[in-house]
Amino acid sequence: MALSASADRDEERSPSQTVRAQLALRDLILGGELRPGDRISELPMVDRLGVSRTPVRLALVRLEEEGLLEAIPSGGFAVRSFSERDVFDAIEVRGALEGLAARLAAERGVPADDLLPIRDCLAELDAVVEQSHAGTDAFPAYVELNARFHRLLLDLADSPSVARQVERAATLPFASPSAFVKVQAELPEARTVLTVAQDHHRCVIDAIEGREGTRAEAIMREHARLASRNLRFALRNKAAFELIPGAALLRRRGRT
Amino acid sequence: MALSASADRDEERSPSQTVRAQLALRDLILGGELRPGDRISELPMVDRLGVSRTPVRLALVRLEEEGLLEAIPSGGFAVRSFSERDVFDAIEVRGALEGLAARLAAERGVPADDLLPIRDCLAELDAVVEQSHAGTDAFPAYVELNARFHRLLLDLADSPSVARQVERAATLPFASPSAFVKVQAELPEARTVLTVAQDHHRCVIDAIEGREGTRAEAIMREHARLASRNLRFALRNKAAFELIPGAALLRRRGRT
DNA sequence: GGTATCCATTCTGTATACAGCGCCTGAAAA
DNA sequence: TTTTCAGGCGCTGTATACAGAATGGATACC
Repeated sequence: MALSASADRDEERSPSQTVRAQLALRDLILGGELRPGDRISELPMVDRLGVSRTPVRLALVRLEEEGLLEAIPSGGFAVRSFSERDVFDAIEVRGALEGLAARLAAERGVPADDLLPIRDCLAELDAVVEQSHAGTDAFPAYVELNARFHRLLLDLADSPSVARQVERAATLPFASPSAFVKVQAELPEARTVLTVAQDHHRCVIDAIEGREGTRAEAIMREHARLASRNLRFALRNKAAFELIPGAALLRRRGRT
Repeated sequence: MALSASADRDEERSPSQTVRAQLALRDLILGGELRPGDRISELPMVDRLGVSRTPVRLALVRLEEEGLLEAIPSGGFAVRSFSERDVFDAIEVRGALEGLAARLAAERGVPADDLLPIRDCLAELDAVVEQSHAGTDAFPAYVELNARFHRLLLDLADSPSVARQVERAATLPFASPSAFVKVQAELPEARTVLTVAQDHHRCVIDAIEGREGTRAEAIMREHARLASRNLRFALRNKAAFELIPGAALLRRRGRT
């Protein structure tokens, strides 16, 4: 969901060929069918996607801006690869920007009514976390609600400039707020992390309501670091590693 | 300089038609010949730029990602307009990201040798600031050196993920580190600001060398706020306002 | 006089054709 | 056996043609 945020406005009506190509290519890349370093030639993609070169090319340009592809100096595009550090840093960037959003919301103040939707979301999350502790597989619901929470938080900042940058930062699949939820489920301390994450959610809203900017910012940064912790676990656990969205793009230490 | 950072890699050899179109369009927009809200039709641009529709279209897509254009729901693109808040927030975003870069550099540590280039740059800036106090018009040199300093600072963080986001944030002309230098020159307290800015430069390097992450981050944030101050001045001073890069894109309070 | 409707113009999205460049392969010579 | 050169293939960048849709203006009706 959060992955396609940047394209959402385009796909509302009838998905144009360009958007179709963009989504299809993204799936091919994230699914690992196109491996990091692979050059993506347009003509083969024409056959594979069933659209002409023009939309394919447009999609490639967009995916480059999105960060999944890199331009080859002699022309064309190749699938990018990411180091472990790249992923850690991307998470840190998202944390910094979400922290900024939370701080701005807190410092500038939010009308009480505007907090209602996110408080609803928080309550729903509470319920899901409860279910989860009861053993039910509530993760799909959690992912959805978590994504919504982060979106609503952005709304509170009411800042297009900040929102834009956060969205850009979260386009990379493993930098999205929900990227490591699946990994998290595999953790021995899964319940703890879930509880802590939800407490972050609660506290950041309290901080915003109380206009505590520094606190709001610190919480969101720490919140992002939960993802880093999950990442660290996933790097040491083969099964968990495969649960990272876009795992195919990551090169583990030692390989080029 | 910093403005074309994202396109630099493409323009190295012989500027392709697409790059040519992108640069030309950017100039038209920033120069105010294409006004905010204006739809940019492709065919007129074909005549105006002397290239065919394909490169024009590619350039439009890139300029949208860059933030200068917005997609029209029914198709095509229009020149974006920015509120005062948008500009403040864009500056704040850059500050947050440059702060992150500085903090990471400090926390992770930088080999002593890697500090040499930026210390050189700092010394050159010292000289220019000195000249400027002596009355010489040193602003072109200052702009160049200032841009270089900020680039070198990014290098210290040695983080592609962070660098990428900072560059993206700085694509908007008024969010670039050097955006308000010209405005600054018009300030009554121009010398003071210049002195303070240069002290920021010096202190952030010291902080990085001393691995004081929090301090390094705080300095870069405050450094960005100098731009906010300049902006505030420019909003109250017609002559200074025109010195903002991309001033044509800004809508002053009250107008749509 | 205002409003709704219809038509013509104009534009975008898409497909395709063409030229030039680069790269890779294969063969020949040292 | 290795290196170099030549040839061919594939690829990108660019231009252009075509179809469907939207927009704006003019006209007719209320």
